[in-house]
Formats: sequence, C-alpha cells, structure tokens
Amino acid sequence: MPAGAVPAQEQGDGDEDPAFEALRARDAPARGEGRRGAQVEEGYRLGVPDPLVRARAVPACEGPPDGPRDGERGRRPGRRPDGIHPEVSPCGRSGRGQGRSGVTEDWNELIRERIRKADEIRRNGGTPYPNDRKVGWTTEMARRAAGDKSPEELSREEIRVDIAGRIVASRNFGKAAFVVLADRTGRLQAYIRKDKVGDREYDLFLKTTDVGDIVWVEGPLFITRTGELTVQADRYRLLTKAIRPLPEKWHGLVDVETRYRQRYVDLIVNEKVKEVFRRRARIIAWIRSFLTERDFLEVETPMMQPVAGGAAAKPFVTRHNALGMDLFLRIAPELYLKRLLVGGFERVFEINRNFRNEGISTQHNPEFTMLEFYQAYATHEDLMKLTEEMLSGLALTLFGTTVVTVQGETIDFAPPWERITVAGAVARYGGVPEERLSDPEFLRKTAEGLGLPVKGDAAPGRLLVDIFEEVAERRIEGPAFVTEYPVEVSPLSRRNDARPGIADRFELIVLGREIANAFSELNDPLDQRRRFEEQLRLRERGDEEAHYMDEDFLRALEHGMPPAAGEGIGIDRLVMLFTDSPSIRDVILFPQLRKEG
RNA sequence: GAGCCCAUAGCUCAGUAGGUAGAGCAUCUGACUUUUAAUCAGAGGGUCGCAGGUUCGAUUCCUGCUGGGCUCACCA
Repeated sequence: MPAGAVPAQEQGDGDEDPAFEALRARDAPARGEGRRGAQVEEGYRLGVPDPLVRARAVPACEGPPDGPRDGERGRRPGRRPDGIHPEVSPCGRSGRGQGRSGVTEDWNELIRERIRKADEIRRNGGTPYPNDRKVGWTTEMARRAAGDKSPEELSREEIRVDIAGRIVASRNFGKAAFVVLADRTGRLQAYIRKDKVGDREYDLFLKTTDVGDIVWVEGPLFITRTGELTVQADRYRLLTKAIRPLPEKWHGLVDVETRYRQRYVDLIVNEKVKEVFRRRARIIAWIRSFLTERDFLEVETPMMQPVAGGAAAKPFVTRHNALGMDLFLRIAPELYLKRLLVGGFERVFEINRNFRNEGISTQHNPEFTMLEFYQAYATHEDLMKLTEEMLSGLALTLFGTTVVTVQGETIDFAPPWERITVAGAVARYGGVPEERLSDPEFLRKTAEGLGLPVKGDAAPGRLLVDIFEEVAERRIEGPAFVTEYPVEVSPLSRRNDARPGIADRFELIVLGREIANAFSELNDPLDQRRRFEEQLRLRERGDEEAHYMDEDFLRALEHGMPPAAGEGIGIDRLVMLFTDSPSIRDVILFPQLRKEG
C-alpha cells in the first residue's frame, strides 16, 4: 500500500483513492493546461467532489449531483423538444457532444450511469476500486472440489470457497440474483440472496453492480435445482467498477476490427479466443522444453542490428539518438545465432520477434514470432528427423493424436513425412518432364509462360523456385519436406558435396504453406563472402531484399564455425495450424492495424 | 500496391424505390428469493464513418477520404 494511503474500508469517500485520482484526472485538465479545456463543460460532472471543482476549474453545477437528474431527461442539450439547440450548458450531460475543440466524447448514457453508480458507492462509504481482498480459490478449483458429488453430499460437506472474477452474466430476481463470474480458469455461477448478505449490502449490490464489474464472493458450494454448481454467497464485495458496458450476451463481440483493436473486450466475451492464446502459450512452452531437453541453450540476440541480415526481406529502420546511428529491426536472428556456434554454444535456439517491412495479409504480420535453432555436427537430414519428432510430439500432446484437422483438411503429422525435391514437385504438379528443368532456356520460357516477372539475368535456380512457388507449393498438402533448393536462392546454405549447385536445404510445407525452413549451414568463410558479394550485385540491380554484407559475421566464420544445421519455424503459422485459425491476426494478441480514425 | 465488399443506438442487426430511423440485448423505473439469452409492465437512448456534390430536402443517389474484411501481388 502506498505511503499515506488509507485502508479502503476506512475511507470516507473516494478522495484518497489513487484509482479515482486517475479517473478524475482524465476528466479534469490539470491546472493551467487546457488540452481538453473546451471539453470540460461537456464532461461528466456527476459526483465530482467540490474541492476538485475549485482546484481544477470544473464548472460547478447547480443542485446536488444526483438531484435533478431524472428531471433533466428529455431536455438534453441539442435535443430540446422545441428544436432549439441551446449552448451546451456547464452541466450538460451530453454523451457524444462534439466539443468545439473537435474532440469527441463517446461517453454515452450507459457510461454516465455506471459512473453514477461508482459515486453511489463512494457516498455509501466505500470505494469502487478497492484492493483489499486476497482470493483463495479459482473457479476451476471449486469445480474440482465439487467433483461429481450429489447436491445432498455437497450441502452436507459445506465446501466454502472464495472466488473473484468478472461478472459476465447476471439474472436478477429482486431479492436474489444469479451472477456468472469469469476468472482465469473458467466461469462459475454465484447466487446472492438478500437474507444472506444483508439488506444494506444487497441493496447496494443491486443498485451499483453491472455485468462487466469485477467482484469477490465467499460462501459454500451448492447445486441448484437446474443442476448448476453455484457459490451461495454470504459475503460479497465489488472489487472493480467497470464504467464501460460489455457487448451483448448472445452474439458477443463480432466486429472483427473491434475484436483486434480492443482485444481486452474480445478476451472477456469470446471464450474461444482465450483458448487460442492459452494454446499458443502451451505450444511455445512445449517447444522450449523439447529443445531444452535436447541440450539446446535458449539465448537472446539483438533485435536492433546495424546490418539486417539472415533473410531476404525489407527491414524497418530506427534511430539511436545517443549513438547517432540508424539501426535495423531484425529480419532474422540467424547471423547472431551462428556467431554463437563459433563461440562454442553448440546447440542454441531463440524464440522471438522478427520484423519485416512488407505487406500485411492473413498470413503476414509486420512483427511475427520465429523459432530458430542451430545444432553443431548435424545436417539438414538430422533436422528433418528432429522436426518430425517435434511437430508430431506437439500434436500428440495437444490433441492426443497426430491427426489434425485444419480448415476442413486432415493432416497427419505421424512420421515419416513425404520428401520431394523442388524439381520433382514442379514435375509432378506442373506436368513437366523433370529433366528439362535443368535447361535454363526452358525455365525462362516456362516462367514467362506463367506470367511471372522474369528479369533478364535471373539465375536458373531463381526461375525454378519461382515456378515451384507458382505451380506446386500451394498444392502440397503435406506435411512434406521439399528439398534440393538451388544454391542461388540459398545464400547462407551449405552446398551439396556431390552437386555444388544444390543447397543442403529443405522447407517444410503444410497445406501449401511454408512452416519451416532449414539447411546445413555454410561455414566456408570464403564461399560465404562470395555469396554476399553476389547478393550485393543483386541489390545493385534493384533487388531490395538481397542480403547485405556482414563483415563481422564473416570474421566470425573465419574463426571457424563447426559444421552445423539450422532451422527456422514460423510460430504464428504453426499456431494457426494447431488452432485451426484462418488468419494470423487470430493468433496474435494485438495484430498490426492502421491507426484509428 | 490493385480489385471487390462493408461502415445505422454501447453490442448484434433490420430499414428508408430521397421526406432526419426500428428490433433484440444492454440501460433506467416498477414487480419478482434456485435462474440458464430468466420473466412481466413502462421509459430513455442515434449529427445512419467523415467531407463535398446533386436536390426544395440526403442516412438513402454521386464523388473523394478514413477505417475494416476478402482476393491477388510480395513475403514467412
């Protein structure tokens, strides 16, 4: 408790309540600064204590705050029956008045009503924002304690619980009421009776509590006539007064934009959303322990990098003032994780955000979570096995089976997974004889025939991959490892010993989407330098996503990086798969949107 | 970046072949002590996304803008 604070029970009114301080700071501009000055006269004034009125220059209103309220109905500013639009009065109760400052207040009747109730609590010697209750139980603990006991057993045993949660439903019967409380573990009904909690408490409850408020109840568990486990509250306390109403109980919050922008509301009213993010957390925790058990060390490498490397993507730029330099938000952690292989951490992984300054879609958010892991003395072949183990094990843990249904399609993660080469996939899905795919002229004509943008000097390998992505990738159901990527499109990848034009690399495709990308790592510093130089040439020719030269990374390789394999898995897309979510925004708590109008 | 679609009460949605709008839930008043979208009676609540244009008159028609969704392009 902050120094000088008074225990909530002893407060005469809400004056000392820090939460209330914040609340009224919102309404009353601080002395001398009038950012919302033009707005003040339209702001709510109910229950603003007198000292505040004087100190903050809120216009005082005539009559007691709760006096003429009802009488005012029907002559709200701007809605006078006579059609005359009066100047907004200092005591105006306009909800959505447009102030002359242009600021819009969207405090409507419902919000004003709830603020009035908060004041009602204060007038009765309480506070609408106490923090004086410890909570002993969760709704889940209560359910478990009740088990499958019969109503009779339950009442005999008198299991007393105390739970806290948000009221998500309320059914009122005059002298008794049912409320449904939601906490982090679930929902549970509470039954509040006048003869149990006392007349005064009960009347205040009725007058001041709404759906959306956070409350605490204590009492024995029982089962109602309709068979629902319920807390018979003999003590009750409002813990947080919500002054905004929740969406309606039946349809909930549907508007997609509001769901993303106000995820807090989405989480309150749409239980399935909570489950998606619980599962996301479980997936990440599971992967973390899967790798840790295999002796991988979790590390954190820079998100702000002087050179954005490790992937082909456009970076975000930011500015460090004290250093006087521009920095890039990372597009991948790869080059730093490999530095750690050089340093002797032979197995490392990182689960963290990458940032790519590119389009937004159901598959792309500008910041997204990537798992990358690197294992010394392993090859991409080893990582295929590891990936099979990881994802089939994950599916088994989540669903008890390796068979997962995604968007109506059934995917079986049971190993071994199909393996197909890039050229093989083009041959199979494009109906092209595979041997012709080594003919650069044929590749060029095919790409042009598909309407792909073909640069005059495009490498044959680039063309092959473009064709693959056009005709084959989205048709691979998978899970399938696509192998034998051309070296030209794999500038950080080790060359195949027998076929130097081929990279020892695979991508994991599930439902036509890339879930993982892995390869045996290039650790020949001179070859790596030549690959960077080639990338620079591409960049000079206008390829904005070509890699930059990273001299420090090359210096690290020059010290000797053990032979290794590394892999990246897009966590968001993995979570989409395992939560059957059609959009990446459904698995990111706060997806990137344009700023609100 | 392009195309198509959407924006009406706090929420979910109707609607106006151009004459400033309705329902359900929520809110308020009253009744109701085991309900399950509780019920019953009554009341209030809207610059119909924003800005122009056409018109006697625009929430409705037209144009632009803003925000969102989907598809395509780029990417993971």
